[in-house]
Amino acid sequence: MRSNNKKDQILEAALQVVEENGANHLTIDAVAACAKFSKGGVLYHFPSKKALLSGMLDYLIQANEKRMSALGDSENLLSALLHKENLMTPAERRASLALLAAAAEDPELLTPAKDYMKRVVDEISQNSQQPMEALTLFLAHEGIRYLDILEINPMGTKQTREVLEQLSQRAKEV
Amino acid sequence: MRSNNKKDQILEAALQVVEENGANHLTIDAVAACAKFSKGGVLYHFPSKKALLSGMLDYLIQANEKRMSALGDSENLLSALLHKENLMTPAERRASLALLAAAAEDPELLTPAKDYMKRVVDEISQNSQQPMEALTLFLAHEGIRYLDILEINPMGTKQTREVLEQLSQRAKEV
DNA sequence: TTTACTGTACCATCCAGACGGTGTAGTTAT
DNA sequence: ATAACTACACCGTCTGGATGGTACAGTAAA
Repeated sequence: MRSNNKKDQILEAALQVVEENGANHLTIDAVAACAKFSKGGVLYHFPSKKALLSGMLDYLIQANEKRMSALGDSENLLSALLHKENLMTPAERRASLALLAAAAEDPELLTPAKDYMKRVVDEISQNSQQPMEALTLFLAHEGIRYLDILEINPMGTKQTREVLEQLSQRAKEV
Repeated sequence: MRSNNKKDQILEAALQVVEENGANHLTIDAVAACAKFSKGGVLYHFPSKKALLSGMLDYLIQANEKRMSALGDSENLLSALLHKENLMTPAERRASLALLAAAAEDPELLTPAKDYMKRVVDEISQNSQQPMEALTLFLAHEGIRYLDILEINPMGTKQTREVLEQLSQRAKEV
């Protein structure tokens, strides 16, 4: 799994580029420079820009699934998502930028993300006595996530934490 | 305000381009072709691409404010935002794409959007007896909005409507 | 006359992807 | 043992096309 390491290096670099320069300044050259690869080296691992974006999205989805399974499955999915230990780390916030980058390049790339969202929403709906309430909590969490990704979250860190904490509490009762 | 009409024509074309091709295929040439202007004509109204993106964001913010003030101010802001007559039309969904386009090009362009969000959140918090609940409802609405923008909303139209309706009902009691 | 464009031509830069080459570890043939 | 060969991982350059922006001459309406 050495190759995974190298690939991850490149993906991390790509996310950094997006974070620093915006999604449509994500170029293979910039990624190569940031990952200290040559352009050819990046293209060796990801044979096209779309493959790179695709890889970034997979990275995001896998990171999310890892987070959730790490929390143990005694609780339901919603609780896992909203668990306070489960707050989006800076690294994971950055990973979410893959969504932006993919949407900017070609909306079709988001298909895997859509499938993933569907699985999550279905599971949340089915594992709850109050599906509406559960969905609302999930959606509120998504709202915060996107505001953070776009860096237009007007709530300070403290207020954001309070809201997340409250969502988490309520998630235990649905 | 003829010029406004023409400008709006260009902005609508820009949004259409983003919708159809993704945010980083938003080019001045593409906008001109779509709006049936010459490239020079587009650059006459918006002297640079950043100016165009800036204009798109203003357009989005103004559209939002127009929607809300049109609902009368007897109700509070949150109710106005979630009012069922106030569901995001396709046009307004498209307008929200300005956010994506601006984020893709240069995150700094989002500053006005951030300010706007701050005004909205402050007003919602202050005009409610249950600020937390009000915020949650607002955030859930934002969650749906972003899922729709990215076209990864896994809920069907019907389910989405049900959720929005429920948010709207609850908004009346906070 | 000014405003609001059109149309053409042009330039400098950026960028994806192709391509040929390099080093190196391992494998096979002799 | 060693020469020949192969596969992998990667480098660095090149090219053709896209793109943002400029310049300018002309047109049509108010």
